[in-house]
Amino acid sequence: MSDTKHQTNSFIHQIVRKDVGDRENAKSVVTRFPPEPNGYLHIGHAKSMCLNFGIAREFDGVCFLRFDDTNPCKEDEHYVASIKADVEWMGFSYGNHLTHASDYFDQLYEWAIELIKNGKAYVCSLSAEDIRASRGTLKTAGQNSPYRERAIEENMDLFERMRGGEFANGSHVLRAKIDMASPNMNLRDPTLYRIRHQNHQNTGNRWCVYPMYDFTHPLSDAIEGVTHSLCTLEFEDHRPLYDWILNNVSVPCQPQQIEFSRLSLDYTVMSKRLLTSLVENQCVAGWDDPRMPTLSGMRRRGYRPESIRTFCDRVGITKKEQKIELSALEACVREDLEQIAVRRMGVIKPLKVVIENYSADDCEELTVPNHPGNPKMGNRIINFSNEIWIDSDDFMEHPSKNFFRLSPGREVRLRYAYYITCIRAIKNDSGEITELRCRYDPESRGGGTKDNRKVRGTLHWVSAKHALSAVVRLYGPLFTTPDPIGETKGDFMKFVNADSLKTMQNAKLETSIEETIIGDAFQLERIGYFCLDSKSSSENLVLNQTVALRDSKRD
RNA sequence: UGGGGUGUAGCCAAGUGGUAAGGCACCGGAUUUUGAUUCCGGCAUUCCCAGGUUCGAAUCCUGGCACCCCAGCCA
Repeated sequence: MSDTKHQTNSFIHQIVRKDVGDRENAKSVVTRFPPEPNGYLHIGHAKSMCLNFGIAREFDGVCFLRFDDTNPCKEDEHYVASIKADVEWMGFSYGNHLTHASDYFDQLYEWAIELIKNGKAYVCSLSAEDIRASRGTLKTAGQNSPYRERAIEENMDLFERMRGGEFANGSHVLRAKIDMASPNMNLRDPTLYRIRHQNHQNTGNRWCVYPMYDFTHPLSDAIEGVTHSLCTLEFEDHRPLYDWILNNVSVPCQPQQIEFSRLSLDYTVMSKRLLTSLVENQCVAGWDDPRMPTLSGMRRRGYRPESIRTFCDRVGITKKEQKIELSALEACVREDLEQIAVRRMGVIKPLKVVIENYSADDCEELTVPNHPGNPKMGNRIINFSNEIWIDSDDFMEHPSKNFFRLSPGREVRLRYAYYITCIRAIKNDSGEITELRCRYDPESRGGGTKDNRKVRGTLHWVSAKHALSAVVRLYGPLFTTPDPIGETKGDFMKFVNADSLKTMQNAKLETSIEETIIGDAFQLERIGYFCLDSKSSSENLVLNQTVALRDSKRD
């Protein structure tokens, strides 16, 4: 992990550097990555992970992985497992710094009592609707709750009975006593605890009152000794409340909250709610569908954590909203795979080619490099025979001006094999080309000739009698518009791209793909980078296209 | 004049009073047995706008404008 060179100079890094440098005995840096276990992690979370774990590493501190599990109605153990797997896959280690907000429920409860005893919190018995109605609006002050001046003893009694399970959901809440006229809505006596008769994935049935995020987060940070609590911009308005909690409870230290902007990517959505609806409406096959911006989806698609880290590093950390073009991500993926992916040949839309002057009884083995730019990656053997497949896109009966692949009368090179010249195209009754008849030049074995004559096009190919059959999945953007939220004013389903998955049922691959392990990246030359799908098997080969090669063809 | 933020190229982003880094994208050109890769070159007389301060302003001041967030017993 040495690919963080842009992020290291973000405004947050500068703050941290200054804070650490200012101290005589430089206090160590502590950060935390606090996902709520109510969904899968996506690339926006990756940005936060890179920041939090990256800062900890750079300043020789620690980063906690803390599950922010304060709402048992939405959370599930199943998500905890997937989040841990994703964090580890990204290459970040939390060691024994794996915690839950729910680990601190006892301490939090005590601190709530401390607030009550100091007259800074009260039990409010208004209904949710009445609380909303009395909160005021953005431009007008709210009204004090009639329960605001309850006696401390009464508050203590009620709160203990709330915890004891005497009351129904929604009948009472604990509120901070701050200022119902504050221009900051978060300070208008925010709710601290609510009653939820609900089993919790971590604490079981021990509790029926659960603390709110605004109460839990600063205190969990303080308990863990977090020095820099890094969160996204929408929490900026919460910072005064974050600080109020820390200033009014006897905490061991004073963490500092700093906000940065969320990441968004063109042609996709990043909110858990919208991703969930894509899954539920079966627009995709699941959270790990390779079209999803989730880490599990990207992993299944063949992205490696290296590229995601490079990407996060390149976009940087700022307070300006990021709307990143897909090409920026894809460039990172290609850059990574270009180095490490072995080369193979495969044909996605097969067109039969019969080489008339090559004996049908003959067959030869050609030794070819796994990576033409890196001899250390070794060689493999491919088979050549008189019948081969080429991609139908590589033939044009009436070539356009810039087309320099195969067409009648033209000579091209079969990569690593021979030069062939097309004699004629055979068509079926409906006029579709079904087969090409060609002749090869025996002098061109390996793909070159002594006379050094120029051959403009080089084609990938697969020997028909040796080919493996496979299903190849090609992926396009999930949406037809770069900004499905902004553009559609809510009805983003209308812009789901019906063509985002193209399944090529009859692909032909060279046999060495059989040795490929699921998850291993390879390049199908002239097409793109691929990997075997997690559900692929040797009887039923399924390839996922990770990303296409750049293509500057101008036909 | 509710409050809180943000404006540097098509998309990101450095820049912190001394004369606009870098990446992606795009456009040229070289090399190439992948129309890939690689390599070279081009791409903001100007930083949301208008005034002001200064020898000098993207950076400081004043006044505008645009966009984002906030009225969960969600996080």
